[in-house]
Amino acid sequence: MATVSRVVNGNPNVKPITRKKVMNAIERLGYRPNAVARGLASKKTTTVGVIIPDISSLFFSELARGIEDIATMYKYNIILCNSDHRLEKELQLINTLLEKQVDGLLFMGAEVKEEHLQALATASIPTVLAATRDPESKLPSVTIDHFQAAYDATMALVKRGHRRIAMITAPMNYPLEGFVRFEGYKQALADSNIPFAEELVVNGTYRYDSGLDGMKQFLALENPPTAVFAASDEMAIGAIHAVQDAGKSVPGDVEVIGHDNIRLAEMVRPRLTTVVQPMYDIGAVAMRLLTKYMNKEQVEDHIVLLQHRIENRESTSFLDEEDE
Amino acid sequence: MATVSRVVNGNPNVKPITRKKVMNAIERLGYRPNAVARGLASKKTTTVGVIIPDISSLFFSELARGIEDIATMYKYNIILCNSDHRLEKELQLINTLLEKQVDGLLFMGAEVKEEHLQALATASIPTVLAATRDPESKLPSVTIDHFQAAYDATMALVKRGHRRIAMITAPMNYPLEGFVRFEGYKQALADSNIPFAEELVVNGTYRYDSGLDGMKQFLALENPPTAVFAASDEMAIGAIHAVQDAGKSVPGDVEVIGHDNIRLAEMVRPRLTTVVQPMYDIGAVAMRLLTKYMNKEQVEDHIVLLQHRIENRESTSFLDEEDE
DNA sequence: CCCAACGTTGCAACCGTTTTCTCTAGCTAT
DNA sequence: ATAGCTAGAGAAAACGGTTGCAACGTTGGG
Repeated sequence: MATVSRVVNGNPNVKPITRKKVMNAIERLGYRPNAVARGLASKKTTTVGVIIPDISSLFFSELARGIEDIATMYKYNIILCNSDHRLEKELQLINTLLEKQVDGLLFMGAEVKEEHLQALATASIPTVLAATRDPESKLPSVTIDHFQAAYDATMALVKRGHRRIAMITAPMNYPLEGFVRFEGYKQALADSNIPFAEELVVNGTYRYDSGLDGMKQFLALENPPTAVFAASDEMAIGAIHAVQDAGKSVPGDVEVIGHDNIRLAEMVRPRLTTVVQPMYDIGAVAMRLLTKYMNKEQVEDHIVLLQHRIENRESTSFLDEEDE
Repeated sequence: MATVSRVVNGNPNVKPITRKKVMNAIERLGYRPNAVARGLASKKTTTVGVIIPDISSLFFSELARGIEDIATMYKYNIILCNSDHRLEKELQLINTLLEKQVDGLLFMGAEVKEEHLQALATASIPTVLAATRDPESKLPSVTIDHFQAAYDATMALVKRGHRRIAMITAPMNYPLEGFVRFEGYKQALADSNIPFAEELVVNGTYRYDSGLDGMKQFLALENPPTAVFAASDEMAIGAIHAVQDAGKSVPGDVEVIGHDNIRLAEMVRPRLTTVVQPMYDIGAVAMRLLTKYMNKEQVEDHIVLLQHRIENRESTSFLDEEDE
């Protein structure tokens, strides 16, 4: 048994001849090692827990794919759990995953609270945040610079000469995606000497409908915006349709810029100009980072910021490179 | 220890007083049961393996959500693996999941071959196919009637008076989604005395681009189709855009019907008429079925066919109810 | 030629539960 | 009062591996 274990695990202290004999026996008997027993004995399960708000969302499923690809590369499996952004479910999932002795944890969710940190502290397994951060940056995380991204998006509209720039925000109780992006928007306005106008902001839910409704609300204004920055692509597309439904054109009458660059952005007309957030890469890098922690490798940067950029498509007007 | 086990598992052979004492101790010591050890001893892991072609696809991520919701409901966790439709990877994943001692397996993939059945036979754990079937229907499965769905979609176009009806198929090496749907299309033509025309069929890849390209090809015909049935919504949307890019209108010049009803179908203009395949339900029902097998409950129907229907939106012309 | 060192193998303890079986104490029935 | 039960709790044997350590046979150097 011990020798079989060594063979299976590639331990070098086995004579090649013995190794071959064992291999043959394994083949002949159809022996399949029991990962659970192995996990108990070795205290390693080669499994990581992934807590994700909603796998059916275009954003998170892309992220999950990045996670899974890298996990596979490093021979880990993934236990995937949907949290629906509900705190209580998140905490319960952390607990369940710890019970299952996962080697590491990947957490996605809008907000990381003290409760999360406490729950995680009850076991000392490596945890990485993907597409989110905790307030005090205690946990390693992989994100983009949301403030800068929103700032850049707004600025892109300013550069096109707009003064009436609206924003459809993400839910404002999401610190990073809601609040910080909104701050970026405001800062860009301030830096451009454009007065902030309350009526040019609506709070969205991330969903298509809220973009549609938000834009309708803007269009009903006596002095409607000429450009809109939406905090998600779905909302941006909703906004475009609201404009079109009103008999106006994008980008002719209103220019629209979205956020994330989900695949959808290329599959609508006009195609959507958007802030590209590298979802796949965030997942992949987060998982890679996690493997380092699980291997107890030294890590230089706990907080990694990935690059964002603006992909110009037809929902905004053409702008000469030099103007940017 | 034995008593603790009984308390944790809700075994009734424990005096209430003892139970309370144990509970207190658990609380006080922050004891967390080790699911791996439990799995070894009980031979149950409360984990099921899910093999899915690509979680980042709109179709499968919706399905996965259905699976996960029901799994959670029955206290199972999910190990999720992407196969990319690659046979070798599928087989390897089956093996890995069996090593991990999953209690059941949920398989998605275009084709189920003899190799799959053999790999599964090496361990006798319940397996359910979701959105696919094996040729001899040996394994339990949850799908819709693909032949009928394609037939209905084509007929819907026939009823609108079309005689030049094109089809953009799914990959033809996918038996169910490719071949069977194509058969449904042909049968509908035959039943309507419409001659089958080779040039009105292109093989798609499921992707947006292949719909776009396929439609371009049709439009270049000297006698182009007046209606198109695409085997996926993405391709249908691609087709619509090809029509629009050619300066024609949908549904004015060409009517388009898609397949699946992914969320995207409602987020384009014109909104897409499509065959709704209840992805979430397929996942949910498949998982529910699997729980029955895992509990060794008696199951009446191994093969379950879910209902499909056609959702009429603006990519097809209005048709009086009575005509249908 | 002998002994030390090394490479290889097997033994046995251990991982943290579940589960069966045994044992004890307290009851009931006679 | 005593035999017979029963409920509850503990002891111990799995579960199927990993791993430290002892034992063993070789080999090479002195």
